[in-house]
Amino acid sequence: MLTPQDKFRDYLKEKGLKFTPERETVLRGIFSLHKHFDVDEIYLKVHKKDKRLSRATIYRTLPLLVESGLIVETFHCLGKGSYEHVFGHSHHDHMVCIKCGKIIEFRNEKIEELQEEVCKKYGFKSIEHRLGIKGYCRKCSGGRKHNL
Amino acid sequence: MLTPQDKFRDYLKEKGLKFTPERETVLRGIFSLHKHFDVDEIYLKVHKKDKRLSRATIYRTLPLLVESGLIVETFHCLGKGSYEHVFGHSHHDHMVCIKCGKIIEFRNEKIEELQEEVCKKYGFKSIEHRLGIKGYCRKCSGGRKHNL
DNA sequence: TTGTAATTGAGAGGCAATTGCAATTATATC
DNA sequence: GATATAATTGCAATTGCCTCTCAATTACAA
Repeated sequence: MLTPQDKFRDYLKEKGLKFTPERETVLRGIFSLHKHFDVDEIYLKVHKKDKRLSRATIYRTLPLLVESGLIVETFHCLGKGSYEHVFGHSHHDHMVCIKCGKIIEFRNEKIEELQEEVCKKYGFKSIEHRLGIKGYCRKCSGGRKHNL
Repeated sequence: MLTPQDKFRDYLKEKGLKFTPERETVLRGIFSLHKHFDVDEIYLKVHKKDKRLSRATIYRTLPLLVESGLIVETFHCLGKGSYEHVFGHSHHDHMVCIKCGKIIEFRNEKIEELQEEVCKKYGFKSIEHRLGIKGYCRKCSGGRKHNL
């Protein structure tokens, strides 16, 4: 079974790049979290392991991880980019609760198909898509009037 | 027929805010464009009318226009937020060509329905959603291999 | 072991967006 | 109309995310 490490190493090798301890630390940090993350979360996590590892390295490593297909960018919120790892996970879309921040992941095969259909209609070659629904989760909309 | 001006004025009044010449100028600037825009485009446009109108005012006005339902934020691209006006337009989704920047708008009723279905399933009260597909438009994918 | 090209941390810098402040101005009330 | 007052403005400084530069370091191949 291919691990994220293997996959990343292969990708780097193919590109003539190096599999450095720093990059491995970042990768491990990301895959030890099991949820969406932003740069700062990773920085704090990784900083415990290696006090010298800088934010710059994280910013430089993330695009490589995206390119290698291990993580993807998700929604951009509050001025910050946000990512999630996709290795071993299949594609899905998101609902984000604008009150409590809860994230619900879902996948609807029919929607995926319809998207492809639409693309075909416009002669559009889709590479990636992102569907995000903002609103209130069950708990936050319960009973009350919402006051957006 | 209610104009954007009317709607904005009503909204401001309701909130106890003022319908200033600056706000009207920004509004006019936005509605004189018939496409997606970012803050700078509006600034340049509006600046011709009123040399003193500052970026700060635009940044302060946009959230009011969003709140009043006249415009919406769309995708966040190249580190900048992007908006479009929705007054008189119906909801639609986007395809963005990552080569030439072309934007294709589309609306698929079935996708909209399925989204609502999914929300219901999770007890989620949706307020707004955004579907963006990135890829290559007809012209940019034509013949060539794409090399993302 | 050695050469070399990639990588690193640190800090400077870029840029979108926000904010504090003193002056200005729209609106309600007289 | 005139007046009071609370919102609004432009400006400039600032914040915060992210990128870049550069000299020193390091992984990897020969």
